[in-house]
Amino acid sequence: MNKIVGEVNALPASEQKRIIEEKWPELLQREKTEEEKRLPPLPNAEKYPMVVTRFSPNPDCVLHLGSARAIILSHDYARIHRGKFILRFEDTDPKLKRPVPEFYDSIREDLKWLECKPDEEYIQSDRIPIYYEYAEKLLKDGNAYVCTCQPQAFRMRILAQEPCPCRNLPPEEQLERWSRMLNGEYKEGEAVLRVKTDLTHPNPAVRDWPALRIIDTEKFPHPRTGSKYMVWPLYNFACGLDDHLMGVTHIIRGKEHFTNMIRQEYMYRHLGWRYPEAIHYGRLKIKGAYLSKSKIVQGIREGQYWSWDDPRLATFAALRKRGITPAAIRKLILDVGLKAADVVLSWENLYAYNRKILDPHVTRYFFVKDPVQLSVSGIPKPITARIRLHPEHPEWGFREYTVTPEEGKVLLWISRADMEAISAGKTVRLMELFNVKVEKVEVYAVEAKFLSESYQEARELGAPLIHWVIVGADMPCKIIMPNAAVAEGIAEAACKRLKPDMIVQFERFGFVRIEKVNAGLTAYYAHK
RNA sequence: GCUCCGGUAGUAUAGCCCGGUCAAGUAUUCCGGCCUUUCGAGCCGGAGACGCGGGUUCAAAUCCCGCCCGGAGCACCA
Repeated sequence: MNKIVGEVNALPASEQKRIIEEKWPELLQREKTEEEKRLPPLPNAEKYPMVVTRFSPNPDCVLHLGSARAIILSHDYARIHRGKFILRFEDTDPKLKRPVPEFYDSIREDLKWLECKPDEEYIQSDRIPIYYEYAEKLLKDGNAYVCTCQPQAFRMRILAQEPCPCRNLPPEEQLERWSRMLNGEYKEGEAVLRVKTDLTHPNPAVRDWPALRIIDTEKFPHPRTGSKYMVWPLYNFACGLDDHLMGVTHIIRGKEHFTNMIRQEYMYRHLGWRYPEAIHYGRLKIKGAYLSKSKIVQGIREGQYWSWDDPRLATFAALRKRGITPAAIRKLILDVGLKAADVVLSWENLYAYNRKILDPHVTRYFFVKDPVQLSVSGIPKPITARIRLHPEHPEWGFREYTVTPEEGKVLLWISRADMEAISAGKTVRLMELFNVKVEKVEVYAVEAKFLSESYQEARELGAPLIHWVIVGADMPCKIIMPNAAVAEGIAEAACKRLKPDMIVQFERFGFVRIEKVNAGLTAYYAHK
C-alpha cells in the first residue's frame, strides 16, 4: 500500500491528473461542481450579450466592509460571465458629501487589494456636459421641468397629488428657465430640474423627483472641477443615465436604493431605455463596529480614532493592517450572497476563514507577553533548540537557540499568564527545549530546576507546554490589539529578520501582521 | 404615519418559486475525543434553528390569511 502511494506521489501532478481523467473522470467532476457552486446564478445573465456590472462609490470617505458586498459580487459576477466590471466615482455633491482627492486613490487601492480590479473607470464630475445634454432632451420632450417652487410649497402639492405651477409650462419656457439655471441667474435653491413621474404614485417619494440642482461652487468648489459648474446632477439622474450609457446590465447594490430604481424607471421610459437587472441586497453589519461613513468620519474628526486604518474600524485599510486577507473577506461575502435580508456578520467567522488561509502559509515565532523571568538551575550542559518555522514544513528552516548555563543556570522569559498557571512542585515543558520542575513562584520571577530533555517524558507527565525566549536573545515587541490597546512583551531574536507586511503566527498568542522592525518590533494583532 | 422589503441554530447560509426524499443540509461557534512539542491546524463525534397563530392538504420550512418582530425609503445626499 505505502509503496503504491509512494509511486503515485512520485509522478508529477499533471500526470496524476491525466491518469485520473482517463480512469475515473467522475472524481474530478465532483470536485469542480463543488467549487463552482459558490454563487447563485445571476438573474437573466443569458439575456445580455455581455454582463456589465459596476461599483459606484462617492469618494468622500475610505471604503469599509459594508461596501465589500457590492464590490466583490459585482466584480465576481462580471468575471464569471466574462463580462466587464466598471468603477464609477459618483462625486456630484461638492457641498454636502464633498469628495476628497485622496479617497479616489484609496478606493482604487482597496479594489486592487480586494482583487477586484475594474476594467474601466469613470468619474462623474468629468461627465457634466453629458448630463446637461439629457436634461435638455427631457425638457424638450416635456418629460421634465424646471421647478422654482419653494421646497415646502412643492411638498404640499405633491402630497396632494397635484402638479405644481411649473410642471405644465411649455417646453420652450422650460428650456428658457434651464438656460437661466446654467447662466447663474438662479441662485442655489431657487430652481431645480424635475423628472416627471406619476403624481398619483402611492409612494410620494417617487413623484416628480429632482434631477439637477444648483450649488454655489464659488462657495463650495468641487475638488476636481472647481467653480466651473453650478448645476449638478443628483444621484438618480447621474446614476440612472450612466448605468444605461455605460451598458451596465446588472446593478448590485443595497436595498436603500430600491425606491431609486422605481424613480429611475420613469426616466428610462421617457428615454425609451430598458432598465438593467437590479439586485438589492440587505444591510450588512458587523458586531461591534460602525459600518457607517458618517460615524467613521465623525470619530476621526473628534480624534476618537487615530486614522483611517485604526484597528477599531472595519475599513479595508484597517483590516489590511491587521493581516486580514482579501481571500477571507471574499469567502465571507460569497457566503452571505445577495439576499435581501439584513445580516449581522460576526468577527468569529471572518477570523476562522482568515486563520484557515493563513495557517498553512505563515511562519511561527515566540512572543512572550508581559514577560517575567524564569531562572532555571541545574542545567548540566549547553542545550540547543532547533524550532521549525512551520511544524509541517521542515524545509522552510528553523530558528536555533543555545542555552549556555553559567554555574548551571540560565535566565528565560516566560509570560505572566503562564507563570500564573503554574505553582511550585509542578513540571513544565519549555517547548522544544527541556523540562523543568518549578520550585518557587514569586511576583516577578519563577525559579525552577532542570529536570530532563525528553519530550516524551513531558507528555507522560502531562506537563503543560509553554513558550519562552532566552534573556539576551530577544527584542522588545509591541502589538496593537483590535481594541487599540497595546500588548507589550518580548519576541525571540529571530524576529529581527521579519519585514513589514509579513504575517506570522506568534504561537499560543495569535496571528499578527508586522508593521515595523528596528530595535524593536511593532505588529498588529489579527486574531487568535 | 405612509411606501416597500425581509424573518431557518450564537453567527452566516442551503432548502421555499415547482408541498412529501427535511424527525431540515453546510460553514463557523461551543462541548467531548483523537492527533500534534501552540491554547493553532487537521481528523472523529456531539450540541444547537424553520417568528407566532390559523387555514388548505393524506402531507407545509415550502401554498393562503392574520398577527408579531426587524430593516429600508419617504433630501435641492449618495
